[in-house]
Amino acid sequence: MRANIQSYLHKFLKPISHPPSSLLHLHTTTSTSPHHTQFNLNPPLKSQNKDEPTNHSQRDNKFNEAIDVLCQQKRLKQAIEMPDLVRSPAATATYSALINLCLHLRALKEAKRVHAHMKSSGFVPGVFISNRLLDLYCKCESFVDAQQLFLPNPGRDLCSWNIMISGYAKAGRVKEARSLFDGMPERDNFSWTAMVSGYVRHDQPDEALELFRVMQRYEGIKCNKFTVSSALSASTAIQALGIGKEIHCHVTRIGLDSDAVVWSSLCDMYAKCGNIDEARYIFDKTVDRDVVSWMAMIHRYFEDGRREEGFALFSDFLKSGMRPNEFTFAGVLNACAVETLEDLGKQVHGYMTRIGFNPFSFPASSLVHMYSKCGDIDNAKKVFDLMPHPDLVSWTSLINGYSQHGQPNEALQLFELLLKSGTKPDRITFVGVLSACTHAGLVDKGLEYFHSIECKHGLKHSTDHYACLIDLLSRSRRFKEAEDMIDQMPMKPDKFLWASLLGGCRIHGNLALAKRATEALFELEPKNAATDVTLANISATAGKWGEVAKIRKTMDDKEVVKKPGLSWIEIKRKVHVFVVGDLSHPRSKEINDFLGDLSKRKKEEGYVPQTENVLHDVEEEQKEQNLSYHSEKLAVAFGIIATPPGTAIKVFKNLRTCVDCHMDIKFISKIVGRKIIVRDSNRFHCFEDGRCSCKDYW
DNA sequence: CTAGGGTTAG
Repeated sequence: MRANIQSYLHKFLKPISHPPSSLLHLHTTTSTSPHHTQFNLNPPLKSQNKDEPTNHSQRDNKFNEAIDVLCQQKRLKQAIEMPDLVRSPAATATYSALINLCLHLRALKEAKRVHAHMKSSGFVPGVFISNRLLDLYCKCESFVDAQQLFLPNPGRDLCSWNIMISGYAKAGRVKEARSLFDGMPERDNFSWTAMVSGYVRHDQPDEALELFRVMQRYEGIKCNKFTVSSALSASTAIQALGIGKEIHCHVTRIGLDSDAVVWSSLCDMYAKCGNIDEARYIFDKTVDRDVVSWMAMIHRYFEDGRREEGFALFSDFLKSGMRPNEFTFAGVLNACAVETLEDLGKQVHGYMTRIGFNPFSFPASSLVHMYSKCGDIDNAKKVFDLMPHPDLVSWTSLINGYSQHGQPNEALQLFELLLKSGTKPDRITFVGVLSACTHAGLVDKGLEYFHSIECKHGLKHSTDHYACLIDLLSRSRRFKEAEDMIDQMPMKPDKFLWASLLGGCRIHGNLALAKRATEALFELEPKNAATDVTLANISATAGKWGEVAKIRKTMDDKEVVKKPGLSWIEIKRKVHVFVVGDLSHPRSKEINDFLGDLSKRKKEEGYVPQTENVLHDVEEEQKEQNLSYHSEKLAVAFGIIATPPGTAIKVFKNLRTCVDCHMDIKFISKIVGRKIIVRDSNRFHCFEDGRCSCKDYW
């Protein structure tokens, strides 16, 4: 059948004056849907008559039908050739189909060709067609063409104005939209809504709300579900719970509360103003919840760290019989990745397999992401290998997975494969590649990749790339080059870059440069405890105890924010969370006894801490008392006593693991003969038989 | 024909 059509179309690409009658055959054999036939056999609408004043030169109907068929098959290239074959104008419906297809594909050039054909064939478009074109030009942000069409002419109506306003507003040219809005002869709901939503989209919530207020005073203009949801987004954006509540009342009063989107905006407003439970209340009351409302609600729980409720709701969602879509899986898997809930992720994976999900679709890349994030690089690779054409996200996730998992060489090999596959890497891919070089200590290779970003791949260096490079250089003590780079870079260094430099200074005890980095950091984020703590550490290592005391004092003075260190471990589908010195766990006593025993054995084996006088709180997590254990050690200890001998332990931490714990866990892995995996905020550490995969280089 | 909510890689 397909070959048949092809050959028919082939004939059509040659200019011919009389299309073969076989075209009718083509039409009837391809139109399986009743919709299709209806579209073509319908008599022209009234407005279409107006559009076709040149009836005498009307071309053969079969031509129009052929174009319509091509349009329905979304074969724009062939469809667009057709009108040029005949000088007479096409039918209005045919032009409309062509423009629709161009609009769908955002094909500006082709649309212009259609437009040109209309002009040259003497077709005078009615307001319907010219508005469609106008919409297309606006959506393609081709405002010069749009303006030309829009210029004062008898064919423009209120709708044309609205299209222009909405076009400018969507493109972020809110001022132009507003001046049209102010100058228009009459306004309807569309005009107001386009303007309000334009302000919301482009970060001007105050203007949006102001206009919304003005609108209420106009007779004859009633706000509808569109204006209301935009106004709700505006109050959400400025966290104005009060205004949001007012709109909520208004919605109930005027009876707009039967629309899924209005409800969804309401939920969003309450949630983003810090009231998730109220959002849930509204969610429960929503009558026709669609997939979007479900996912938004589920997502809110995850964002707020309420993972149990998030997954409970997800399970309700599945039970409700609602058809999950691609976003559903992507969203939940992403939550599993963020929360490192591998078991649940696997369940979702199983579910996807049962309902026969498409490995081409993007949830497959969410699976790769989830497995990589959970440290299950083998499964990540398995899913990846099943994908016929892995997309950039999958490549990048896997490259990063390998890089963070202490297998930088695999990461780099994978990157070379990516290049061979013809996929174009982007900014983020290179972050993974550069950090792989850092983890592997491949400085020169990293420099080479860094330069290739601009030279070979035609991408611009971003601050992230510079931060990676500074990380790479300063960790290998190449401070001079790092400083030169910072002085030469075309943009302002960001906090990640300075923090990388500071980290390098800590490793190599470079106090002078550390001061430069901390000064810059104090300016960028004055209240981050990590900066002070690191500087204190470097000073302590250098024996400058006076400096240390000073730093301690300034920390007290400016009330720095300490991010609490958390470690967690998933055992039998339950997540156990620990903080420093945590005594709240039911098996707390056993955990502490275990760690106490361990210290004794450490001493017996002649283990001497290398950093006797150094402050141990390298990163944000501070040692509250000398006797308390850091969260990662508690979680590891619990893992060991709660699982049978030989089981691998997997612990996650929200901050970077400290030097002391790192050393202790190496020791633990040797004594108990277990594989211990700790994922900190930076990377994975795989401890086995007294060694760590990061080779102490992190 | 013109308008609104959630969108996966560091």
